[in-house]
Amino acid sequence: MSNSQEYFKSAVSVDNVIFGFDDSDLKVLLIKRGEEPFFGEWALPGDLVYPNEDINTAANRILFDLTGLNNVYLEQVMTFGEVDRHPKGRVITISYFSLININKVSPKASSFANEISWKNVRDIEYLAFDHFKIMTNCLKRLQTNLKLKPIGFELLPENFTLTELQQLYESVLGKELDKRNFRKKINKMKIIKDLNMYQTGVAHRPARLYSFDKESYQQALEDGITFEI
Amino acid sequence: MSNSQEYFKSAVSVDNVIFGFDDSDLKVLLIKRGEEPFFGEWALPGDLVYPNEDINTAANRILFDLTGLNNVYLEQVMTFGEVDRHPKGRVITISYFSLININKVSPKASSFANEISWKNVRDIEYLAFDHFKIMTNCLKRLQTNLKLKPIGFELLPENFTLTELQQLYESVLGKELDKRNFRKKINKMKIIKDLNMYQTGVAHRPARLYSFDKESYQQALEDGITFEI
DNA sequence: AAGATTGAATGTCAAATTCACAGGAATATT
DNA sequence: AATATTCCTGTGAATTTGACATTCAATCTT
Repeated sequence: MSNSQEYFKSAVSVDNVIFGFDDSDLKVLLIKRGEEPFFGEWALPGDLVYPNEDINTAANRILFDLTGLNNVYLEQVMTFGEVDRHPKGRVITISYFSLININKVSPKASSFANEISWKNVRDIEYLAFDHFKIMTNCLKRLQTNLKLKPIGFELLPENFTLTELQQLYESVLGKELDKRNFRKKINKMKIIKDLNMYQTGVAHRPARLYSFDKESYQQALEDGITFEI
Repeated sequence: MSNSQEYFKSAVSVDNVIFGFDDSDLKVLLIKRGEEPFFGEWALPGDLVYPNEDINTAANRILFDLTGLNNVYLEQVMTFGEVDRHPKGRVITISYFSLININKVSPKASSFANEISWKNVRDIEYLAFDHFKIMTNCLKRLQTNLKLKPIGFELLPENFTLTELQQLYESVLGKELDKRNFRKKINKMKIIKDLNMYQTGVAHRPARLYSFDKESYQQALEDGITFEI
């Protein structure tokens, strides 16, 4: 690393695709930019990484600043480093996605955002910078991992019905699933707990409530059961 | 992005896990460092990204400098950005892996490497910096993708036998596979071409030679056939 | 040239999994 | 009490997976 100096002038940022699930729709938390460039355009929440901050810490910070949440599911996806991706200089950005229970959050506008809003993923057609590409990329990764790891529960309330869980899968994967077969699969891997409680106030037969059973899932893993939808 | 200046002082590097396959072993191309820090230790080939260089370009450059190869399979894996991962300053590194035909290459030592060598993946226990962690991470990604995408062929010579292909899978995945079932699977997805040629000079019945059939694979994809081993 | 050696090639059957599919049950509303 | 709505569950056919052993074609040895 001779001539170090001239290399130490890139900036590194983190952009976070925050997914939520509501009313059978997959949503993403976006901000409306309050400054140039791309003033007034919708963008992914993100920020520069502080000089003394780990990149994972930065991703968590952005999430916390926006939602007040800590300890939520967060996964690094991909780094975008085209020379000209940012109009103000060389900024390399590391993308993450996170999964949160949309009801736990009422996000507030902040210093860097005029406005903040949950948008239906399928309705988004454009974002500032290369953020649309980044979002699409993260969605693909979510789809892949949703089938291989029990991360869907992160998007649901603590207690949920099987129909809600199925709707979540259908919404993320973008296709319909057979109800009986879906339930068979979920049951076979021992990952949810029957709470012996029921929905109330619905104008039809109430559905049973379940919760994700982490211990049981760990046990299932050890027994060699592989999660797959 | 006010106060920009103080943020623009990170360095960004690229590290490349170059996989090759030989004699039924999965290997990685390592360099012995010719300078501090970690002088004399084995490390992944990598370099700082030039100020006006895309990160993918940098990854390709490193590969080319070391092997003379262009247009080989290259996949970004993960970015490592712990504050203290590099003793000389804040260096964020983006890891890639690439797959090459080991016979096409006779790597030469270069300015930044005293020595260069193919090492058996399973024999590696330590590398400079956090490179061991990076390598392990890339290996995991290779294992996942080898099952889902027809990338194994990148590691083989143009013409290969089914036994060689199977050994490759066994070597990467780290487990034995049943010969007849493996062949059934490969045959079902129409992705290889029977060349009607045979091994020569072997002291046993010669095996048929095949090559990967890109067009046929594209067709299979359109027909909804999914690659999976 | 006969026999031994080596790895190549191939098919069947049982078990497990996937897939398509329909009707009775529990609650709220009128 | 009748209606509307969603919940809940099982079976049979088709497909896939997984285990397994013999014959074939070349070289090597004697």
